[in-house]
Amino acid sequence: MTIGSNGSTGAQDRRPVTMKDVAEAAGVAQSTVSRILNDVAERIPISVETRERVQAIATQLDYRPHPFARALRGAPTMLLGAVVRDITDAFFASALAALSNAARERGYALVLGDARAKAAEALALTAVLEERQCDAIVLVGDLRNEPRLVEDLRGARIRVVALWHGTERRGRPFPTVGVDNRAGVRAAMDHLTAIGHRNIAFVGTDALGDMQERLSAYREYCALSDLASTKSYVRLVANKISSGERALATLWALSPRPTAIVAANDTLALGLVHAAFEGNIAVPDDLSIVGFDDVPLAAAAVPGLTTLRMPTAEIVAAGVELAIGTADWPRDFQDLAPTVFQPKLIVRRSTAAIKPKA
Amino acid sequence: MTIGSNGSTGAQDRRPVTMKDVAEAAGVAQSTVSRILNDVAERIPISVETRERVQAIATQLDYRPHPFARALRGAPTMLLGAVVRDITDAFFASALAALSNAARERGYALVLGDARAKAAEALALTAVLEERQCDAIVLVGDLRNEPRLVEDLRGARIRVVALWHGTERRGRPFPTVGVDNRAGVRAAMDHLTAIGHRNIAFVGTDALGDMQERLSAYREYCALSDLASTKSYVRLVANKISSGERALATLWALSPRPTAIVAANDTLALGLVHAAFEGNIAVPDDLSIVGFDDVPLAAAAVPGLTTLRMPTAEIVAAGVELAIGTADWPRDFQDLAPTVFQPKLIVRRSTAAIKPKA
DNA sequence: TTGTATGCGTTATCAG
DNA sequence: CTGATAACGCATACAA
Repeated sequence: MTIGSNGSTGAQDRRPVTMKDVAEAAGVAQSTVSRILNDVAERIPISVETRERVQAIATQLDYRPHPFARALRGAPTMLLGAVVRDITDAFFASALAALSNAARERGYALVLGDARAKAAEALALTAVLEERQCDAIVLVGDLRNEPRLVEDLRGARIRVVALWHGTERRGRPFPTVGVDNRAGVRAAMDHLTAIGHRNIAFVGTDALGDMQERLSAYREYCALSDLASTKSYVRLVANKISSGERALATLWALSPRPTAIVAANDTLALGLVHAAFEGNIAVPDDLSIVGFDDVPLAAAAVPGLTTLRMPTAEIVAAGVELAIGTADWPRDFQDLAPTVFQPKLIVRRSTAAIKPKA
Repeated sequence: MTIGSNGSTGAQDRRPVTMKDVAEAAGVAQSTVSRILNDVAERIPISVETRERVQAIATQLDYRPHPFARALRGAPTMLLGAVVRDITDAFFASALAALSNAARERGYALVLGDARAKAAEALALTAVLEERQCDAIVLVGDLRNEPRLVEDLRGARIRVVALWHGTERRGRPFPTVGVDNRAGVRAAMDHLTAIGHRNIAFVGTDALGDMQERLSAYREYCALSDLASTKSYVRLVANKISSGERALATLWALSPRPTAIVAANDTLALGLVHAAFEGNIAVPDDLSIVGFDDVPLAAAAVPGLTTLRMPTAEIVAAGVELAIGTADWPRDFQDLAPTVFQPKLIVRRSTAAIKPKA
């Protein structure tokens, strides 16, 4: 047991051990302790004797550096801010996990801000945007519906990187890393048309960025491939599992009914699968469903969900590299192309060839 | 547009505005600025004229206090550490969301540590346990499988609270808030036996704490109610969705087959539901399945999962109150009763009355 | 090889 | 009413 711990109940009133304490205990100057503990010995020679004595005392006293004091002197805080669009969404939760890992690999810890919090607008300025606590900020998910947050962040003194903010080139306030939504939707549509579907509906949300791009990719595809009227086959709903019910009901009332649905993400797709089950619509026999993201539970859905696997690891890695990496920060990224990674279609059992007309 | 922002690309090289800057611009002493901006005016009178002038200049310059400098002077950091057992698990992800909200309501931001990270053992000391960054630490999920982390945290200078660490009274290193696992399992078993099940299996993980308690609650219930042999009906697997497959296969090979399974959590339960689907076992007709947690996607499973709803909001609120609330910190909590909240059985379509013998 | 002094941005304690 | 000045814990330029 070290001297610093008493082994019983945590005593949160003990005073932290400072360099000064170590210095006094060792009978040297505080600066000497600093040099030894920071291994500046390469440049400034230190007698082996004092070095070892100081090191021993430091460990014995369980000395730990005070990060804030270092930060005050200009050292990086090793804190990476993360503002997540909606942490309750399964996809963002897994993205956050990936981000946390990527950050930690570089010795960074994540400071969380949830954009969906009630007072996000007001608190953006205080808690989360106290930028000086962080070395950089990563935005996860499209946050353009939080205008004040974006406005405050643009022109921040630290780097701000946006992940999954859509991929259009112009007018982006931050460097962006994302997924090729068009390619993803095309892959889904190719898959469905290849197995005979012609009446393909789309269920999305009214959010911007990725969601918007997936919708327009769907529309383009329909126009190009001369598929059934895209207008009445589109449903924009709230991004909740329970949204599937109403969307499916109104879609199913159409004539001709869609034989397949492309959902803008897995949350919606799983909601549709569940709604189909509740409505006695067989998936995939009566209706094929494709999602987007490949959240962890997509594989375990009943039936397993055909979806587009998000290259989460790559996107997060690129984002972290931009945020806290050594590469130069782009001077002007307003018209810089976003970094884009490719999704991959994972075919499971929620899609099947269209049944021959009975 | 304020003076401080240039409106084009974020310039992360600009120097932050300090009190000194404000003071110079206002032609007063820096200490005066501090007093005015901190509203110490109640006690120390300040001329209205300078007050207004300083305040105007401060806003004009977009001055923001430097939290680290304040922390250095003993102010709280307004940072709450959170170490999550496994952030990729859907339940812990939602718990984290709740924790984040509860913290922010008190003006706190969350600093994340994921116990599953590769180097958790080593990094526990550095990144996460740099306790001085946080005012308190909340442990989410049982972390006793990280002995070094727990060891470092016990006897910490700051408050450490454990959530979902099981509820046994003795030998807990931290104050604990959790769920009544026994009551939950009893409710599940009561439900199943009430609709005729006698051969009830249990699928859990080999983790400690809650998982352990749910298993022993199952065993006790079986013994008390004289249900079928509990020994061969128990499967302990890794906490992954894919674990369901093997667990179900071996369970299904038994004679007599179980007619129902209680899973220790929803991840396992959903894995079982999916495995049953793949194995052409009808849920609930051939097999009833009960989960534990009521993760967001449980309601959208096919069929909807009968499960025990975790009182997440209450547990998190109690934990945050303990960690950063105003109440006294228990001097010795080694034998103090944990705070326990009740789960609630949510009956959906994954359970049904046992079929009369064909 | 080591000690002294300074400053990072704040707040608090003195004087004036 | 306000202005110097000393800390907070650390890193470093400068002295010795």
